[in-house]
Amino acid sequence: MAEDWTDRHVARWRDHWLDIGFDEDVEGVFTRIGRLARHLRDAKAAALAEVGLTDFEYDTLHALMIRDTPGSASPTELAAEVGVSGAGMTGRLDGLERAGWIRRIPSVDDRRRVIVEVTRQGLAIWRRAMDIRGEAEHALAAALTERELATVNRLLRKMTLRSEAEDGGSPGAS
Amino acid sequence: MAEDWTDRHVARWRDHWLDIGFDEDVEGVFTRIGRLARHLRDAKAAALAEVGLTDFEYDTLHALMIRDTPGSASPTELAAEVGVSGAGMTGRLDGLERAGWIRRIPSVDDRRRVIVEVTRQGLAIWRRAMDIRGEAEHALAAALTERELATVNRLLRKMTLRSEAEDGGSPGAS
DNA sequence: GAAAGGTACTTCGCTACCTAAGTATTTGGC
DNA sequence: GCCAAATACTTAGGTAGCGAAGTACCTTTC
Repeated sequence: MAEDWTDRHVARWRDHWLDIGFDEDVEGVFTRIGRLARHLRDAKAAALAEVGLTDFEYDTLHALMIRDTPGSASPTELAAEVGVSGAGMTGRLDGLERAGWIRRIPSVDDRRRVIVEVTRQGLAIWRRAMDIRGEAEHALAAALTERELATVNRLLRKMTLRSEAEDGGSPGAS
Repeated sequence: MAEDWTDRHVARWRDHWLDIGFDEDVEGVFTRIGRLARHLRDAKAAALAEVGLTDFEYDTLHALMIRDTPGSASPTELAAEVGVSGAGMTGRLDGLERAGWIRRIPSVDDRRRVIVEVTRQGLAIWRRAMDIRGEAEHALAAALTERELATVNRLLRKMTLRSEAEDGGSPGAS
């Protein structure tokens, strides 16, 4: 097996910082998770640019569409789901509304509330983004056999369960 | 095995978006990688705050220390290693210099260059951060046996190798 | 039924970041 | 040896994000 950036990183560590001491598999796993996350973010941003969406616009639309009530949510719910502050979500929705991909509708039941609804155009661009999305994921996933992929998935679940237990609730994003 | 956020996410998908179609293991693996990366970032930021460092200050000092020439680098090299722009690195170094953790020394060989050097205080706070760092990592890693951890590490390497081949060079960070 | 407190969203001031342009210096071609 | 191009870093202008304060509304309590 060829060596990747992380192998070189760990080797350098071993040479220069022997006295600090660390577990090579722990360091390796989390360094690689960080680097994969970065790669996916960059690859996704490049792919989305083709249909005219930024990464965070896509994430926001996506959060709106993958809910139990697809295409409709409150700003607060969306903020929690994508993991930004309420103020941050206001900014995102401003942009999406200006672009015509969502609508803000005042709630009649509770006039403090606002209902965010995807528009026809918003749905269309999301579907288009969905079609090209996952290419980067599949390109990377193809490095593993189906069996290996299932194994990684199972073992990562063990860690996410642990992390979600630590966090308490389920402050989530895709 | 209990279900995590990602399982619920995938299940919701299955219900509402049958027509789009996706591979559950691919979706699961990359959703979990993203969520683990987010958890680690947040946990690390919380831990670092205890010693008085922000996440990006730590990353910059860390990049400076894990090089082949620990404690000394050029701004451009550091920028490439942590994955920010040159301008971004200028801003980070301004802050670190103001705090007294690094020094900028004009190069005599090439007067366009600047040499960034860690100070005694910078080294001290980095060592302190190192001592508390990794707690979140080990807490999550403890969800797996040593054998499982080694397996995940090996399979993730397959994917990072693929991703680095796509990127071409090795534009790296820890 | 009015005051007190909680909730939902937005506005404001600030920070980190990016791209692009600017400054200073070195390198390469003729 | 001199001008053009490349390189290294900084400055300038703009964007997305955060926390905290602000506004409007609902709910509870007495």
